[in-house]
Amino acid sequence: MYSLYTLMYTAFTFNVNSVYNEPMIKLQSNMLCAKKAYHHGELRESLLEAAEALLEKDGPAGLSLRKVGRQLGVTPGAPYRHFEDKDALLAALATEGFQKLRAVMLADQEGAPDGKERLRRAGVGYLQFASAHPELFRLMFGWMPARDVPGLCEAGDAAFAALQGVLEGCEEEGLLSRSVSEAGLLAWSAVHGAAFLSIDDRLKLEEPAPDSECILNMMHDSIWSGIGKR
Amino acid sequence: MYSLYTLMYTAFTFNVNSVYNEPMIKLQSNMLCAKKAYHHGELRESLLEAAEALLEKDGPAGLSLRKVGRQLGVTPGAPYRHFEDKDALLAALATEGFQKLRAVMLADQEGAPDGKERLRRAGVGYLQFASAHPELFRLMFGWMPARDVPGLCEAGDAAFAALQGVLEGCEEEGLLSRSVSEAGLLAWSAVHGAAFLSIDDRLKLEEPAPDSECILNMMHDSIWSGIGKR
DNA sequence: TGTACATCAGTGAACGCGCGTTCACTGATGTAC
DNA sequence: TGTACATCAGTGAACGCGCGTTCACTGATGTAC
Repeated sequence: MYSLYTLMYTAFTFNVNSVYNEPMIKLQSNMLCAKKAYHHGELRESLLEAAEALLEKDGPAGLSLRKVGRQLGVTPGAPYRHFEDKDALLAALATEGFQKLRAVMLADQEGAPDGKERLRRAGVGYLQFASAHPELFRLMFGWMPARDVPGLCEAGDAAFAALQGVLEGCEEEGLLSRSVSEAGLLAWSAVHGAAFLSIDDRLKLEEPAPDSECILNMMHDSIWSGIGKR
Repeated sequence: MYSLYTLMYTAFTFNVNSVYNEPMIKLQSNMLCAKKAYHHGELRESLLEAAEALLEKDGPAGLSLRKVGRQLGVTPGAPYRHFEDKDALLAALATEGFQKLRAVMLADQEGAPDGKERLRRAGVGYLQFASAHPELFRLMFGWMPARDVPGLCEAGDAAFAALQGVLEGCEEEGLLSRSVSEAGLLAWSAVHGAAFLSIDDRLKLEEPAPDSECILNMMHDSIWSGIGKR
């Protein structure tokens, strides 16, 4: 005869292998008030998620491996099964951040009528990302890991390359009045600066504070006058 | 008869009151190998200086009141005579930073032929400040004190007001194609963004990396095409 | 000019805290037979 | 299908550390007389 415990585990295993790959373990333990599962199942992902949440809530000074573990109901040693040390977690966070930033810049490119509009959309994505994850954004751009981490730099470069790609498109359409690199310097600086000023709440524009798209729109024509043909 | 000790103190007092207000105490103790002075004399200023140096060397995570005290040869309690707590020191650092930033933007305005050139010079100052004090610059813009600190916000606003003033000058000269606030949004964002990207070393422009003035010059025409009349 | 004394700046020892990290361990998993 | 066993993920206790902050103290300063 199977013990209750074994049955639970069977159920759990079935669930994670099923089409819904949400971990059902919390539900199970709520339902049965049973002993908590020994294996978490998706600890690495959960650590990253919880770490980002904590980072956004308490800032970089308030983020500790122990707190993250505590939040997931896991002992202080557990994260070390998945990350060499704290820096490795932070680096993974930043790397994922750059990937998301790139994705969000490129998310809405389809169906834009021309390069100018594609540039605008990429900029809106950039600003939206920053205001959705302000502390992560600061980590990505401010923090330097002690040893270097494979993939981090590449992810950062890839995010910039997305912008670069949009501008190259503009150039091919004959829209630019300057070189791609000059245009990139202005466009990236302007959007990056606006992102920082906006998350620092230093842009005293209107009341209530305009959203990311609004802010970008306010700059877009000026940027375009700076780099596009008239 | 005076003791050697009293004589030293007399000498010291004389020196700090003289036209050179460099503290001579280190010199004195070197010369005589005498007992170290009990009163530091300028501890508040020294704490701020040492804190900034430490901040630039080790980043915000490496800055502790104890370290700063240690560096000045002073016990861990001493800083509390001058700052309520660590946050108060950081706030003072940031406030001074904003004052310096404002000063450096306005330092070179005399003798500029027109508004466009004044704007360029203010921008160069901004970038130079950021690259001379990258960690302080990050602190000024990224860090938020727990309780609010009189003077900090004002200092930040005053720095922005300096830029605003330059742009108002441009408008009076009839040089702007946009409102002062739109022009300010673009100009400040662009310069602020370039400052951050440059201290993060994300601007892969040339080898060796161009200096602040160079970077700003590369952007200035684009910015001006964006906000100035042609 | 010299003396007494209130004020103030720094001492030094102590506090409790949360942190990152290590390590011998144990419970669960999944594979070979 | 059932069993033995190697692998692996998490446990829990412990470590040493540096930190921010407090406090009773003392040495130096500068002022009133």
